[in-house]
Amino acid sequence: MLSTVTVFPAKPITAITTIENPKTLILQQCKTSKDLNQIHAHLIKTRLIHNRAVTENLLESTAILLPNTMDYALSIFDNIGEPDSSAYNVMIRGLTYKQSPHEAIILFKKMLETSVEPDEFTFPCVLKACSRLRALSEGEQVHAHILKCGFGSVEFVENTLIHMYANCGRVEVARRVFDGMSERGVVAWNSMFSGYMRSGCWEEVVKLFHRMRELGVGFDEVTMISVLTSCGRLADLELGEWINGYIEANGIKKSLALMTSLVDMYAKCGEVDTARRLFDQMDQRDVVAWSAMISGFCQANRCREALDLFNEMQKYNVDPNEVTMVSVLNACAVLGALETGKWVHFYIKKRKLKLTVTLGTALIDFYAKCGFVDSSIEIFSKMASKNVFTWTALIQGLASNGQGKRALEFFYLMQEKNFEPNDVTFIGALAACSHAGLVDEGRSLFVSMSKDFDIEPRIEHYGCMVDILGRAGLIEEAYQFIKNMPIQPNAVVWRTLLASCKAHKNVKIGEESFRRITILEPAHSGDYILLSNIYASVGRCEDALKVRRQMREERIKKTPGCSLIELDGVVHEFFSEDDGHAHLKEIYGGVEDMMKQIKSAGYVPNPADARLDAEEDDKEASVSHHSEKLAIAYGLIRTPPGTTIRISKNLRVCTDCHNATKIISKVYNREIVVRDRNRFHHFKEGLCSCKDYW
DNA sequence: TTAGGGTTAG
Repeated sequence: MLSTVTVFPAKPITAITTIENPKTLILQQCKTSKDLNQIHAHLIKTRLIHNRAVTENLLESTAILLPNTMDYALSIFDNIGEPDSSAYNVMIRGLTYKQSPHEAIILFKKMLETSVEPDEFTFPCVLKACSRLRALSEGEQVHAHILKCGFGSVEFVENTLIHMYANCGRVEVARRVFDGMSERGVVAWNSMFSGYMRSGCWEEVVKLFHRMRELGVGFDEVTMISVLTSCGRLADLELGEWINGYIEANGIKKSLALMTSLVDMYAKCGEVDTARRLFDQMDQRDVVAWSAMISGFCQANRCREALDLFNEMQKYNVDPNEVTMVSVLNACAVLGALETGKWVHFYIKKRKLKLTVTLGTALIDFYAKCGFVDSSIEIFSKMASKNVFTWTALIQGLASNGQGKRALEFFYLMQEKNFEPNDVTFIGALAACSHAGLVDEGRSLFVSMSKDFDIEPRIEHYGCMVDILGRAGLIEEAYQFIKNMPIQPNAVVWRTLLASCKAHKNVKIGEESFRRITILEPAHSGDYILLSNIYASVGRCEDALKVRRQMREERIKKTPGCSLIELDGVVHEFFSEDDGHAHLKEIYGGVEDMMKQIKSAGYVPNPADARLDAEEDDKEASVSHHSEKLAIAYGLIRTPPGTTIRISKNLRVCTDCHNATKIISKVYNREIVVRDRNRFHHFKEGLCSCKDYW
C-alpha cells in the first residue's frame, strides 16, 4: 500500500532481507501501477534493482499480479541484462494469460536463441500458450524440446502435454502421452477426461473411468463432474446414479458445480423431474445451474416449463448469458413464441451479449421456425463467425419457408466459402429440392452426397428423396425407389409416399403404402384419414367412409390435437376438447357462435370431412377440433390492427387450414401465419406465400 | 495443469 511505500525509504538497508524473500514481498501488496512506479523508483535509487531476486519479484508483480501492466513488465524485462529461465517463465506466463499467447511463444523462441536453458516450469507455460492458440505444430516443437531437455517424464509437464494435444484436437496423441506415463496422478486422468469431452468422445470418458476403477485409482470431484457430464450425453443413467450413490455414501459435499452436473445428468437421461427436485434443493444457483435446468426442459420437449423457469430466473435476479439464451430461443422456436423470442433478441443487443456461433445459429433457427426467414438472413449476414450448423440452420429455414431455390443458393455458397456440408445439411438441401420441385437437382444431390462427400445416406435422406419424387407426381418412381432401397424402409418413408398419393390421387400405390405402414407399426389416425381422403378425392365416398368406420371400430387413438396461440407474449396451448382457456372464449365469444360465423363466411370443408360432420357420434375423427381452433383464432383476430395471428397445428393436412385461412383472410384481410408441424405458412389475402402446399 | 450449462434434422 502507499503508506507502506512512503515509509519505505526511511527504512534502513536491512529491508533487503525482507525484499529478498519473495513470499513476504511488499511488491505483492501493490494494487495499482502507481504503487509499482514508486517502488520501482525506490529500487533504482537504492540500487536494489541490481539484485536478481528483487528484480524478478518486481517482474512477477508486474506481469502476473497486477492487471494492465504487461507493457511495464516488458520494459523491466528488456532492461535485465541477462534474464534467466525464471525471468522468462514469469514473462511467458504473464503473456499467455494476460496479453497474447502468441507473444509468449515468440518469447520462448527468443529464450532458445539466446541459449537460456528452459526448466521444468517453462514448458507448462509455453504449452498453455500453444493450447490457447490451438497451435499444434508449435506445440509439437515444444514437445520435442521437452524430450531433448529430459523433462519428458515430469508429471507436471506430461499433464500439460495431454491438455495441449487434446485442445488442439489431437486427442489420440494426448492418449499416447497418457499411456506412456509411468505414474499417473488424478490430474492426468482428469486431463484425459477433459480432452475426450472436448472432442465429444463421451464413450471414451466412461470407458476410461471404468479402467480407472479397475486399477483402483482414487478419483475426485473433478472426475465425477466429467463422468456425470458424459453420462448425460450418453443417457447412461445407471452410471450417473452410481456416482450419485457414491457421493451420498461417502458424504461428499456437493459443490455448486457437482450439483449442476447431477441436475444436467438427470435431465439429459430423461429424468427431468428428478433433475428439477435436485435443482430446487440447491442452496445457491448460478447462471450455469439455471441454464442447465432450462436446457433440460427444452431437451425433454417441455418447452413451456423451460420458459416458465426462465421467467423465474429473472425473478431471482440472475442475469442470463449467451448459453441461457440459446436454450430459451430453442424453446421459443418450438412453441412459436415470437414475442418472447424477439424480446430475447432485443435483450442480446441491449446487454451486448456476444453473438457466438451457437447463439447466432439459435436466432437464425428461431426466426426461421416462426416464419420470419428474412430476419434469419439478416442475422446470418451479421455473424462474424459461422460453422456448418449455422449454414444448415439457414438452409433448412429457407427450405421450410418455401424458398427452396434460395436455400440451394446458400448450399452452394457455403461450399464456395469452404464449409463442408454434413448429413443434416443434405437433409436441408434435399428438402429445398422437394419444396421447389427440383427433381433432377435432388437426384444429383443424392448421388453426390455419398460420391463426393462420403456421407452414407440415412433413412431420412431416402425419405427426402421419396418426398421429392412423390410431390412432383412421380409416384411410380418413388414406389420403385423405396423398393430398391438398400436399407429397410420405415413407416415414415411409406407415410411420405401415402401423402403424395393423396395429393396426386393415386389409389393403387396409396393402398399399398397404407398396407406397408400397418405392417411396420400400428397406423396412426392420420394414415387412415389420408387413405380415406384418397378415396374421397376420386369420388369413392363409400370406401372413404369405410376407412373412417374401420378406424373407429379399431379404436384408433388420435393424438390430442394441440394449437398454440401467442397473445401478448404468452403462449396459450389449446387441446382438443380442453376447456382450460374458457376465459379466452368468454372474451372472444362462444365457440359455437364462431363456428356459425365461420360457416356463414363461406367455409366449405372438403368432401370427406363434410360427410364426417354428418356423423355426429364420431367425435374422434370429426373436424370439430380444427374448427374450434379456427374459432379461437377467429376471436383473437379482433386484436388491434397489425397483430399477427399465429396458429400452430400438428395434426391436419394443410388443405384444411388452407380453406380455413382463406375464410379468415377474406373476412378480415389480414396476414395470418399458420404453422404446420415445423413449417410456417404466411397467408395474405387468402394466399400462402409458400408455394409448397398440398 | 484438470471440472458444471448451448446450435442444424428426425
